[in-house]
Amino acid sequence: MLHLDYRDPRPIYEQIRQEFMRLILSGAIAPGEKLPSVRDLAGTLSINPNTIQRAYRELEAAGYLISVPGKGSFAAESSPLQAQKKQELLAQIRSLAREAIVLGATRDELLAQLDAKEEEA
Amino acid sequence: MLHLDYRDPRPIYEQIRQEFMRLILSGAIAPGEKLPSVRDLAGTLSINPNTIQRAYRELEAAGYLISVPGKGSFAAESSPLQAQKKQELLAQIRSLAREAIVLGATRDELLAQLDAKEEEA
Amino acid sequence: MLHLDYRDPRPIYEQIRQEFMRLILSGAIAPGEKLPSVRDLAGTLSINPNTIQRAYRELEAAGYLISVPGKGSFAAESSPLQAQKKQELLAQIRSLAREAIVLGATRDELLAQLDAKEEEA
Amino acid sequence: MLHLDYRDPRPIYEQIRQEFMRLILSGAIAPGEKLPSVRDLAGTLSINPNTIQRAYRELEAAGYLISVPGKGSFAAESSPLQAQKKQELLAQIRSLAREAIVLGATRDELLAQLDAKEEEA
DNA sequence: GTGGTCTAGACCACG
DNA sequence: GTGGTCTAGACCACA
Repeated sequence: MLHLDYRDPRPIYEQIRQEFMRLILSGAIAPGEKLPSVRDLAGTLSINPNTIQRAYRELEAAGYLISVPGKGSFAAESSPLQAQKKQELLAQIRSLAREAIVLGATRDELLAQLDAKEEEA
Repeated sequence: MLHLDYRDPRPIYEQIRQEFMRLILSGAIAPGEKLPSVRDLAGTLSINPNTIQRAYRELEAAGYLISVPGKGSFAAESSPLQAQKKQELLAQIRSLAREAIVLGATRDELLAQLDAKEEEA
Repeated sequence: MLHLDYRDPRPIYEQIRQEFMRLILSGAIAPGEKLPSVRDLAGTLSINPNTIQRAYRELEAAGYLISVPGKGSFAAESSPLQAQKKQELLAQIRSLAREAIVLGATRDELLAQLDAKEEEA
Repeated sequence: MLHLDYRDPRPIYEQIRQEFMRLILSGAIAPGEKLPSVRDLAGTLSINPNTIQRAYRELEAAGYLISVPGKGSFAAESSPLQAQKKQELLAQIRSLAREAIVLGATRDELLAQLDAKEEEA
């Protein structure tokens, strides 16, 4: 179900976090749906429960899921739609880019951030 | 030149550090300008050289000045606050861009944000 | 009563789950009202009882219904969304209150926030 | 310097986080000042470096400090003043309390959150 | 040296 | 069983 890439420069917990964020925002995981337990998912992916825990903790801090001790973790009710969230992110990038330009950032420096995904591994 | 207040709860080295930070950020001390030597300043202020040393050490760690052994200490070339802030902004942009890409944003969409200057709110 | 779409990428159990969630939240299914039995609904919709079972299981985990072995499944007494949301708010208040206390807020200051109703913006 | 209480129901990392937050907001730790390294502090407090790391990570996420790999952790430039931050928190509490009341929370329930500091240990 | 990630495994409180 | 905290210790990249 979840796909991990150990050659990916992103930490494991980050890959998991983004994957779940995508699944929840896209609706593939419905609001209120139970997510795999920390231990189960750790077993399935053959990684340490702490790593799952960290991904879940950050998802909870960001409002994407709710963890209930003793019961499990559930996708949050009414998370923003994927398209909405994407537009939000783009708007924030636009705003930050303007600020950076004021502080002397060049267009090349800005472009470098966009490409800094796989090349700088 | 430097104003110390012994009733101030902040330690002396901290007052010195903040004072120099303020002077450098405001431009009162120009980029590259030589700062008073540790011993000179200690004599002028009638305090222990170690106190000055600590203030200088933290200023260097934070990038406000550069110490050259045998030559002295110099205000950093570009205002570190500005440079630091710019780097922070770039890092945030990088992070947000990655998130947006996970949510399906194209490179073109991202580029559009960088070019959006003043035309649109 | 329930509308299933086999072209929908969401699994059937998920469609059922969301449909019931919607019905319960909207009040179309009243608190305490009996839901169709797993076997009845499976027959009506011509699908596998396990599929219904899973939808009901997740609805119960999320607090939308209560299954009483031998009697059936019933919509939860109070809208779980409302109750859940209220609990979330209380938890946030608790957390913020602790932070405020760390920063020196007095109990009286906190109490003042609770009593501030509509008088002040 | 930092004081830990193992009878305190708050997790260790939380005590550390709040303590540093208080020190930074009060100005006791000045903007830009270097904080003790993860390993040093762990040694001093006789706890695991991971626990310090978590506290620092959350402080960085909240904007109170900046961690620079290879260099150290530094208090953020220009953090909000303690009084400002406290007022912010109080305003948020007021806002959340109103919402909770709309959802049926009683005054007693709200009060319980304020007292839920030491008594429910 | 620094911060950061990850593993392995223990323990707790809650249901 | 669940999530959550903490320890001990390894490894990495960076400077």
